[in-house]
Amino acid sequence: MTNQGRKILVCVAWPYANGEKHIGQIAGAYLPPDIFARYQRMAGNDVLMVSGSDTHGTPITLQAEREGLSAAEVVDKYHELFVEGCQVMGLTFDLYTHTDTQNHWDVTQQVFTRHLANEFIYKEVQKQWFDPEAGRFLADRYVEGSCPFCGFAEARGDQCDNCGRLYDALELTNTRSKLSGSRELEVRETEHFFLDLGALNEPLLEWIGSGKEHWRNNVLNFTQGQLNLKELRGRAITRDIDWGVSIPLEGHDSKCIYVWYDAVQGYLSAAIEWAALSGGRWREWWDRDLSPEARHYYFIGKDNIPFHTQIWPGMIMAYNDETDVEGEAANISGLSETAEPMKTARLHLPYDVPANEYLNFGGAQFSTSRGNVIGFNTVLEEFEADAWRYTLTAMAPETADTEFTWPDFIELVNNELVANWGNLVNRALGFAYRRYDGAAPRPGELDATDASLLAEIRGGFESVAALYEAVRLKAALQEARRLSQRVNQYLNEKEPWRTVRTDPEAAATTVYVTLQAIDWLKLLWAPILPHSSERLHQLMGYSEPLFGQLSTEAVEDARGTHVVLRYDHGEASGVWQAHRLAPGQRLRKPSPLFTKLDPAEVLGEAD
RNA sequence: GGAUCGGUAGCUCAAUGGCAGAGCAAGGAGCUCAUAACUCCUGGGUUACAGGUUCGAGUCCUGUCCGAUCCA
Repeated sequence: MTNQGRKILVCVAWPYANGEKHIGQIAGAYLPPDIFARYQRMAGNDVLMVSGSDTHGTPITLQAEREGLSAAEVVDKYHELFVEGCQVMGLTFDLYTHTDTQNHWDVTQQVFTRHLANEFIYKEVQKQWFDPEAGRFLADRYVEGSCPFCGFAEARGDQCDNCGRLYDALELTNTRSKLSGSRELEVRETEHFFLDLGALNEPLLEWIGSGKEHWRNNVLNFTQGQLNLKELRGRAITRDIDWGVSIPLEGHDSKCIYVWYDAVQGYLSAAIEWAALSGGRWREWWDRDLSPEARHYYFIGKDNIPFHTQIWPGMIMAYNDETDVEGEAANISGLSETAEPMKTARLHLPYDVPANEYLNFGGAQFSTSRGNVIGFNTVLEEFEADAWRYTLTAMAPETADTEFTWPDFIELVNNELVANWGNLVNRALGFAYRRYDGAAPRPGELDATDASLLAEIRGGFESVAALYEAVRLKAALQEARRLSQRVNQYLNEKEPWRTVRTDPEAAATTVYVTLQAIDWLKLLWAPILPHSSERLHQLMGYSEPLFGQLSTEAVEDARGTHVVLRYDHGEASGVWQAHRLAPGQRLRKPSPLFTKLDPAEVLGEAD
């Protein structure tokens, strides 16, 4: 990792470890940050890309009940499944971990303690359903009863499935517990800790009010609209549950910190864990005073916007507040002594939150419960990762929901990826390899057409870069495709298969120019199509890899063992520069970069 | 109910208030190095709807309809 680039923290939404993820989630939140991170590394910046599985919350405990497993078992199962998918897809997380680790507990508890010390946490007594038989308070999802509006007897929690009305769970009548089945429920008082978001409304409004011109319209306006209402109010941090991070204070054994509060802190705790595992310095990305130029990007789906533009920035502000003086409470140590303590670091707020909309399927959202789903892992068994990376980028829901269809998938792969780019590579490399003894020919004098083609493709290092930089990935793909098409046009105009007989020097020049253009296009495509660009890099005769390596390992700590995914950028040689292709460079025997899809097979797959 | 985004060619999407475009699909032609791939040409539009501002509106304003997210 170099020391001259800008520090860029790529924060990726934390998925619940409660099932196989679907391609809508990949298109929305997991593939875009990888494309962005790969580009930024090639451009010479110091990228730290982190995320992990969210192991707490009702989605986990519900799935555990469904499968007859413990919460921890469900977490391990689906965490590892997702890690496998990320490896195949080539998502280059510097660290992908999860939230049931000692390090994450430490960070969460220390941030909690500091929020408390800074007086952004207060206590309040709430009323809640209590199940004496189970001896537990009941979360909304564990209470059933009659709807206060329509009388529907199977109404659950705080929303009625019959009339759709929302209400407070306390308004239910004829209640029963889904835990024990008991009908003898009581409303009891319970005291909880609240994050004082109301006190953060003004600071957030001020923060959002300037320097956000590069934010997406919907993200910025939505956030401003919400904050302008000045209706932010305290949000309960703790619940009467037994699966979650424990409260770092005496006398609260029956309660845990609830998932929303600890999960967003994963961006911080994962950076600290990364530092502990790699010997790196997490503060270079997080500490505002140490690295004022560092930028934090958050890649999320639209449902997560409030958490990343209001709640999490508010939590960072509440952490940074300097009413607290030096104290032991402020010292975040993480899981290893090699991780620098946090001490009084002031942390960076988000630089950009390029939230995506949804990729839908069959006219509705992907839904596991309705069986309306295309699984991330399943799909990678059938089709190449780069085919998915191309398709999901081409149909990325950047400004509006988009619809995935199998015929579109086939068209994008066969008529664009294979026909435009894959075929260009195949026709050019095949011709060069056969006609010039497996090497790039030596060019003669370049004419105006040759020179202007090379100038145009070289321009891609500016034009495509600007689009990656602005997280306009769909537009970046279109620009790369346009440049690839220019080379196809050039070849048709120059007809080297004809001039090779009539004017060998002209043919050699044409083929060299084409190979040079392809060698550059390989880099322009690389963030989106890393696997095939890597292979093309080899076919072009290079020996150093473009990218680094992904690997998994098991990490042990006081809470047990967890599997992490890590990316080692060390061997990567891919640089965002128009290097000159050496005339005479040895090529390797070419074969097609991509496999064309058989429509019958794909459409059969869809059933 | 409140906040916000979106509705443009068959499909996926562009368009600082200034001649509505691109890719794919469709129709036609050329080429043969290439995964029947490539290149060229053509057709295709009441920019959801109704008003308004403006010399000029896809774009700005008001209202309506539809879809989506968050908050109540």
